[in-house]
Amino acid sequence: MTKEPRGGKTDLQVRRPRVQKNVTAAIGLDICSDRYAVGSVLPRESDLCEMYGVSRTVVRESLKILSTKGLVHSRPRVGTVVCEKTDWNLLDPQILEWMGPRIHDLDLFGCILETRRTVEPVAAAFAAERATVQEIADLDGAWRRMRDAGTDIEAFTRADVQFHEILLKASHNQVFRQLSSIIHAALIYALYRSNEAVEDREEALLVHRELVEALRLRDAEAARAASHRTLDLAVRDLALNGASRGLAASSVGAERFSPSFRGS
Amino acid sequence: MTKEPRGGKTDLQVRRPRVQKNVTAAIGLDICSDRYAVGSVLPRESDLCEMYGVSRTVVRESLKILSTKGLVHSRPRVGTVVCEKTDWNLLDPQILEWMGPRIHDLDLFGCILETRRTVEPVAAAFAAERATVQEIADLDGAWRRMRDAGTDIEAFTRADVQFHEILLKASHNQVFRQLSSIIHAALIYALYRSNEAVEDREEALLVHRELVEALRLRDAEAARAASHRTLDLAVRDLALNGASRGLAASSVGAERFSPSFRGS
DNA sequence: TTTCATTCAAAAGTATGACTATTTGACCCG
DNA sequence: CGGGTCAAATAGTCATACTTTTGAATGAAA
Repeated sequence: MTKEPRGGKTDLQVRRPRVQKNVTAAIGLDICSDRYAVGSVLPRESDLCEMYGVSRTVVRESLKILSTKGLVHSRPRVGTVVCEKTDWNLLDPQILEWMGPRIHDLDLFGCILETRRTVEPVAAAFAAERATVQEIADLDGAWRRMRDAGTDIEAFTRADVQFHEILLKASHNQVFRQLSSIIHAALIYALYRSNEAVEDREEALLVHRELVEALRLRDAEAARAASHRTLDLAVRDLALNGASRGLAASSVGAERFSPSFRGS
Repeated sequence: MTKEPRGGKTDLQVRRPRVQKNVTAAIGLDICSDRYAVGSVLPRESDLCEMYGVSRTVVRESLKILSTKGLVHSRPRVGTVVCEKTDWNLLDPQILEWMGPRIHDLDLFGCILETRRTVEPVAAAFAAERATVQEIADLDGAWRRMRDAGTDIEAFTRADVQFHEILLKASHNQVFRQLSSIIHAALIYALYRSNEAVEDREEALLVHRELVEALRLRDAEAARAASHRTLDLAVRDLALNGASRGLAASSVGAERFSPSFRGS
């Protein structure tokens, strides 16, 4: 009832770093990992405050973010409940990150691949007609980075992601561009299942090159075809060695932000 | 500067209704209407509190929501700035609502149409293979509601929106399903530009019927073709009478939530 | 026993004030 | 004139108190 601003530990360590992102990610991760089941109600705000050692302000704003992403829904007297997965905003990059290898559940990975096969060839055709010279140059730059990645498979994937993001951007369709997030997620997690053989990357380089050239020649049909071949390659890779492998990507989701991390 | 919890009007009307949604919508609308320009910094939190007559808690949580939607970005000392339009989450239903007739700016309407023409025929083909009998029945129900709408063009549009949402759902591709929001927005705003002639609706009814029948026969190719015809019709309508007409949808965005609405 | 209205309590929603951390820009020193 | 330091401005965090909403328990009436 008096003041006592920091509850006894005023002596040392009175720092309050920015913890919002951590709390949000922790709760979001718990939801996307099914640690909080769909339909269940998660601890009340005051309990979450204790669990993570933060104020109610932070907890509430975190829940607000998750609510905006469609993960939870709050109501007085009842609490904050986890929404149906059909309400989740699956195009949200953070949700995809929190789901980690679990994007294979619910056939999400397959859905993403279908979407890519539907959209990317069309985007390539549009890009052939609309891309600026700068965008084509950027695309070429991404291709060079893929070529020069050598044995660094992670750098190769990073450049690959950029390649496809630039392509979507070059389609000059703002809705297509919003799909970058799922392509990003798909490629990142495909990385762990893809064939690391050099000859496969050589083939990928080849079709990507054809795509760039088609854009340069403003040949929409060639671009569409090249994009199709790109995706066929990805599908083949996945079909070849994906099914047998286990999920080796458990380390991707970043370390968990355990409750009471600010213990001392 | 003393206590005075409710600024003098403590006597009566000390109610604090749920006002967060209103504040969020007000600021969001101001941003989407370019009243706050891209790159500009909006009033600081304490000023927004005064403007809307709410506490900082509400303002902060509202800004948090807008931040999650990619509309703004907050940084200490600098304030809350409006993000580039390329960062906006254009698939967010609320943003589309706040943009209102302004979806015609930035060619967004055209982008949406392109996306529909790319995705919907594929979704229809998938639906022909995967839809449950219940989903086909629902689709048929939506079609009946279109048929029975009579002269009520709004009811017709509402049923039309439902039709296409059910179709996307029936494709059993979760990513496609996320695109419902843009179709919703497109149809709602196309409503105000579309031809109200009866014969046009008759034709629309016909092709929608063909689509339902194709699904019933599990004929993917026929479904794809019918979906294409549906969209061709929409495009033709828009091209015929859309261009000449002005934007008659100014009343759609709902009334503005003006600052200090809680004046008394 | 069933059904309806009343009351109660639990949870989120709002308000307020104080303090902290971060960052920018200006000022000062070399 | 350049670079480093300091101070002010603003979002971020904390703590507490209060209000509104709403489900459930309670009790009365049919």
